[in-house]
Amino acid sequence: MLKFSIMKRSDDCHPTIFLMSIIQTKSVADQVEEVLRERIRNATYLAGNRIPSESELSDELGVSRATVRTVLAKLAVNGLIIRKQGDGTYVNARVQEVSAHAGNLWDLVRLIENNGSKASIQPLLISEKAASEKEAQVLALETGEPLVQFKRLFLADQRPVILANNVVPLSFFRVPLEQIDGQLHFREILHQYCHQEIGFVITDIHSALAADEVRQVLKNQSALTVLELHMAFYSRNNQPLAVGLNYFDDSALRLSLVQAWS
Amino acid sequence: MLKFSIMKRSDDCHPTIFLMSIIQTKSVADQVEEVLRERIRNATYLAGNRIPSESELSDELGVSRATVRTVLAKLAVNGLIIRKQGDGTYVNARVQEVSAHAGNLWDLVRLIENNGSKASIQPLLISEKAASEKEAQVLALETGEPLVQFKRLFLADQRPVILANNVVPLSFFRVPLEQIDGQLHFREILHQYCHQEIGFVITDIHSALAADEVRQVLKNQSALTVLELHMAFYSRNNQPLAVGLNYFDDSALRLSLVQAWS
DNA sequence: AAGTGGTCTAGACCACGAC
DNA sequence: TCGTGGTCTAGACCACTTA
Repeated sequence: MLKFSIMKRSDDCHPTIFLMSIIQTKSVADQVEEVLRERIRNATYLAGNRIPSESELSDELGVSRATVRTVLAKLAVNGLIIRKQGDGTYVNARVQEVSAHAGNLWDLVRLIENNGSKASIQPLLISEKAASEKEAQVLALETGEPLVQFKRLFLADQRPVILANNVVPLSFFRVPLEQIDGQLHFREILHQYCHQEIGFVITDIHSALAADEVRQVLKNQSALTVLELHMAFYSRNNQPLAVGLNYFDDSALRLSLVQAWS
Repeated sequence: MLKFSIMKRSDDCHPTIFLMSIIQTKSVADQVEEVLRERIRNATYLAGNRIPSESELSDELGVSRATVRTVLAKLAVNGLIIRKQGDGTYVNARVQEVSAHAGNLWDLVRLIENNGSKASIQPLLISEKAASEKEAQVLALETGEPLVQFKRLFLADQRPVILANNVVPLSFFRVPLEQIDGQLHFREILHQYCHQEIGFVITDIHSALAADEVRQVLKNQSALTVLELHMAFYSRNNQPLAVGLNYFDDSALRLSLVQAWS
């Protein structure tokens, strides 16, 4: 019913909107979000200008005002729009160029793509190793228990920007290591080969001198320092899934966050 | 009406809840959030356990299920609870010790307090200076125009952890610089002395070698590197308000983010 | 089958800003 | 005063998990 309302008006929109509502069965709210993001991207709603009111949008798109509001709230948190009580909702141009919206800090591919670059993953090493003391502690294992180590290089437009090091307990794997596709998103690796879903991630950000090995791999001659992203992945059941240590070349890629007030 | 429902049951709750609902006129959702956060904090809801269902909570607290849901959604984004369709909502113990919940990265005081330390601010310098080229660019001014510079040291339990450097155009100030209280939150400084409200902040995170001056001030003998937080403050009208350059001693204070999936 | 969270609606009232 | 976003309600239906 809701989907239908959007489809009826699909001639007003970009054709892809129409396709998506057939191919995927996205929620109404997600469809509305797509429409609004697209209108901001293609300047149907001009930067700095006021967009239609909540009631107008809910009439036009054939959804309730509550649904429109959940979408607008999400866009406001991401800083894409600015809402003013008693006045209206405005497009925020300044924010569109920003890379990480905090929600996707751990999704390195999206982070690179949000920077405006083409992301690719180059697997360097997939092999067994024994758990270090620290790894064992986070993963709730004994030191020395077997892990699978993923050493991968993330490229932005062919330029190396992040050296990622992730380890997963060997016991999670349902397939031989040889069958693993090292170019998949880490989330996909855990899903396909371990049948595990990521529930949440805790990331610690540190500054450090770049080790020689890291500098060589990142081809970073100028900068002496790198950002270290220490990540711990957990399932929705609070079970530790993986530990990540990522070396981030902040001279090649911006790590920026938007924080909207209230 | 809603407030009244909570007040009626205030004998079940911590006394402060009752007071708050009188002193401040918080929204119903905020009051519900306070109650739930308190119950998680004081282990009324045990870590790892399931909390009452949405319907039970809405009955008990006398609010609609929708209101309960908006609160639970917020807590889930912060990682404090984990929601499972068809099952229930669970308390996530792992996340409670984490410092920055992305939303308050620019609020350095809250960041320190979330780390479990007592925060204090020590003003080092408040004075006029001319805008550098870069500062002028962000603030949409001409190079050399007068700024007010705030150099301040943030302490966690008396230990220096962040050296903050903020500049604001002099033209914003309605009072002589001598009257400024350098221990206020930066948000308060802009509010009280400039009548400006922060709409959003864009923060770039970089890694850098610590300059000698910075190391001396931070009393950081061991670590050679610091995190640099480059911040740009804007009003809700998209007007640039201030530029910040903060040196963050990541060996003394964790900068960690939680990201919950979906 | 029962109970949970996920989604959406229609309508109400309020607080605020601009005119 | 009017229109905007802010808040909240009551109730509906769906998808999912568990038993």
